Amino acid sequence: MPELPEVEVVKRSLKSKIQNLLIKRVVIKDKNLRYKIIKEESSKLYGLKIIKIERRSKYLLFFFNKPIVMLVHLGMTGKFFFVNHKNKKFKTSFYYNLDNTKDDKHNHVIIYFKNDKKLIYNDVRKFGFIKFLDFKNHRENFHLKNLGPEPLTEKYNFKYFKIYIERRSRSIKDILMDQKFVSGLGNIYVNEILFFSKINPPRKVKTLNDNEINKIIFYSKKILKDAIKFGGSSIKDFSSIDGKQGAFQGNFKVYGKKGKNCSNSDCNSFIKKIVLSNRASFYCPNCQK
DNA sequence: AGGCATGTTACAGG
DNA sequence: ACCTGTAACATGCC
Repeated sequence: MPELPEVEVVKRSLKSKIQNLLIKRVVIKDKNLRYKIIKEESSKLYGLKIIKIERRSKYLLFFFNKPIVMLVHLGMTGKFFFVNHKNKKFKTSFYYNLDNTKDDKHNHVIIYFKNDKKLIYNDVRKFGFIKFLDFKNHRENFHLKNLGPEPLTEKYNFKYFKIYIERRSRSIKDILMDQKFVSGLGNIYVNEILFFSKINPPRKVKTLNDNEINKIIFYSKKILKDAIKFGGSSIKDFSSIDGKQGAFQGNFKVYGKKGKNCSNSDCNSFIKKIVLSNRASFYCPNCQK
């Protein structure tokens, strides 16, 4: 589920629910996520208050009233559920139907708060992780250290782009997916960005002209901002009647649209699917050159 | 049964 | 030391 817009929506939702709550205890039901969760480290959170939550790329950082940082990555299927004292479940991300109880077996970590509310980390495929870092040098952690600029900041601009691709031989799709170049984009949004920019995904970056570079930057920012506005994308749970899940998947032009008509009104082509660097790539052979 | 899935990274080779 | 491509991780769905 989670690329930058989804993680941003999760962050905002978490903020409104758990900021300033006091932690009573942490229960680890399955420590075998992508990295083993160390129980002694998680128990350092007892009695602490969550004072701030940040997003960097697709990572979430939780800060406390002690110099500890909880670093979370949702992987492919990680999500948070918030449960209040009346045992009512609330989604902190809007991506999955919580009434599906078979999901409960993938609840891996539960944070209990003083007022009997709790936060559940659930992850079907367990590609996500939770780590505890020292505040002092948490920015130097290898997950965070080599991340490229945030796409929604001024640092992701024409000059940066141009210099970075100078000596590279890779495809534009590959480069946009590379978190060292720009951090937070994933397969879905890169496909969409290249459609709007009218660029064929396997195009080598060296062949891009200035106008095309500017279009890619512009649409990167536009699509991410729009997706955040729509509450992110939910591609797994189309049938849910809950109106609160992310809605941006309704705006997809190419992702998952193999064989469908190109959405440009003056085009009669069909969307194609190819595999690039082990990932599905969707594009219109007529519009994307 | 086999292929595919929103992500990251260890590794091998240039 | 840097750049690039491939495979692997765990689980469920079509």
